[in-house]
Amino acid sequence: MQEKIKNFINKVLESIQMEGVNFSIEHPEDFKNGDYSTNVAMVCSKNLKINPKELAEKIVGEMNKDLPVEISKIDVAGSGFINFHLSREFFSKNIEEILNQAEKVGSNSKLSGKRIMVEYTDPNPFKPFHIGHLMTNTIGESVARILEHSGAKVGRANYQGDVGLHVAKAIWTIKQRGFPAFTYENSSNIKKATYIGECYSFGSSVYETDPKAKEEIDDINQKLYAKGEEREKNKDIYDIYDWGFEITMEAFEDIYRLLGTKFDFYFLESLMAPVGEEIVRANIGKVFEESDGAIVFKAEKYDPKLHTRVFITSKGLPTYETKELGLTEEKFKTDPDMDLSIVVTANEQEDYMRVVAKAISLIHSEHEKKMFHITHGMMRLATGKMSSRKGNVVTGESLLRDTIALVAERVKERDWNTEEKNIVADKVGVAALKYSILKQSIGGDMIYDFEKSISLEGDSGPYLQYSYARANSIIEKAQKENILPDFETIPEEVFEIERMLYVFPEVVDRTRDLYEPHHIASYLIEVARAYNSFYGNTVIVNKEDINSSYKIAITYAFSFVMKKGLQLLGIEVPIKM
RNA sequence: GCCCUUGUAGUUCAAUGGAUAGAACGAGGCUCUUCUAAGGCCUUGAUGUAGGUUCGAUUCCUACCGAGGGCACCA
Repeated sequence: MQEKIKNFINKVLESIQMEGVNFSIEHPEDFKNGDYSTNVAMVCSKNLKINPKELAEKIVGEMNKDLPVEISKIDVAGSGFINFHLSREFFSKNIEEILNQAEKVGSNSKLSGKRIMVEYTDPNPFKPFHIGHLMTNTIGESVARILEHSGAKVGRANYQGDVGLHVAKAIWTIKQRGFPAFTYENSSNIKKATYIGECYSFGSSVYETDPKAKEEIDDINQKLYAKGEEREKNKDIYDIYDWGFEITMEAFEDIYRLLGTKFDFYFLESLMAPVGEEIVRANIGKVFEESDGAIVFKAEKYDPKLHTRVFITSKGLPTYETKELGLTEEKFKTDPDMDLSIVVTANEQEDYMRVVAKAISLIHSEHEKKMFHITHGMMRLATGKMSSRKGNVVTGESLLRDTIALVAERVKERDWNTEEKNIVADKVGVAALKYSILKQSIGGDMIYDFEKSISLEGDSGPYLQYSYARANSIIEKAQKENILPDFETIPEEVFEIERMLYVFPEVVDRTRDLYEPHHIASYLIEVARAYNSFYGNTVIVNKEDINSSYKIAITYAFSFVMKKGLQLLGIEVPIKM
């Protein structure tokens, strides 16, 4: 529709010899000012000494000669605003179109044929799944779904640090406390993983305070890199390693299932290191250079805003930067036809990723052009910084569990069986958490307040799900009374909800172009509000009402848009709640 | 010191250079013998400071103040 109006204006401008003028079309905040509007003041100040209002009136006069059916009225307001009011016919046609599109509402083919890999979440085995992982996963999954909705073929990738000091710290503690398989054999993976996470935390703190423990941990770390028969010699360590690796990876899978993510590719850090190292060594002199015994990349030579980073330490060990290099190489090997490789991380990684990207541009410029880094802020506690010393660390897993428990409490009195209650509690709990992450722009930090953040009311995920569940219940009732959606009788009045629904595809476009899921979140809140208001002010299912069928059509349209919108945020809808 | 992000109601967040800056929470009032009250309706309240660009700035530019992150052998 936006395009149509644009073309319409261009046609008119041409007829009065003003073609080539730039203008933008937007939605006024108040429907009184039309459904779309544009402003000609800019044109006037630049080109002519004509009064903007006069020009606007001239253009509108020209337009009114031949009004498209979609537009009911065009008028001039303020200093040069041209306001377009869409017609009753346009809205009912749109509702009909949404019903035809059903699940495909808002979809398009702007990225069809494009192959995109999105890497996100990246939790490390032997460490807890923390809140940051929850945030990255939520954002990454949403981005992946939005890209798919525009026709892209998306591969979901997860990159995990399977070796390193953190593993040694966990193993050291597990060794101290005895092999735990006996006591934990029968409990869930998540419980076992929690135990391992605690062992990691303990190992981290003794590493700082106890020199003897530090030595032992470093020793374990060395042995973890051993291969072949060396492994046999250190069976005690590798038994714990194999056990712990499997448990934590399985526990992550349990969390992904709950969150609704299914990864296509897993990259392990230990396998990326040799790949990256080979690239670095092959480019010494060209890209990398030696400095104080280490091999570094002096990125500031190419861009003053970048800085030097170490790729291979003076001890000959590859750093994270080198592994990242290897990872990129492997990604393009996995899918040589890839058009875009997206990585989602917290913004603390932004600067070093830029340096790595610069290095890649000198080695594989064609790869670097296809790389895109999405960064998001950190989750912070309202009560101060999270720290393991203070014991106020909230893991992503515990946060999820607590939120679901909160919802379960609320669902208790519902007259459903236990399984239904559990399904709803899971979906609503996940929605509360995901929505609280996605409702704000991803760039800034997010303040997490234990009490308030997981709201089930107001501007929240559950509010959206609730609106959907109500609409669904209306639809069921209508089916029972045999009132089907149709467009034969259409009320004169245009409901506010109709003025919201047709905008959905524009919101999807904008969200995809900017990689900013919060636009969908804000939009859905407005749509839900409009529908709830509609619901409160009219009786929808009513055999006496000749407009009932159309109101049910609106309800269907709303439910399709809400379901799809929430899906794009990675949130599932319960049919009742 | 340099680089990135950020500053909007009491609080947590919105607002593709446009019209009267939107919500939610909180506070107060009303609303279930009509379809789910996790709802609806009403009241209350904000652009860090100083300049600049513009017909028009929360948005762009400069400086200052405040917050978060990053800046060589951790990831």
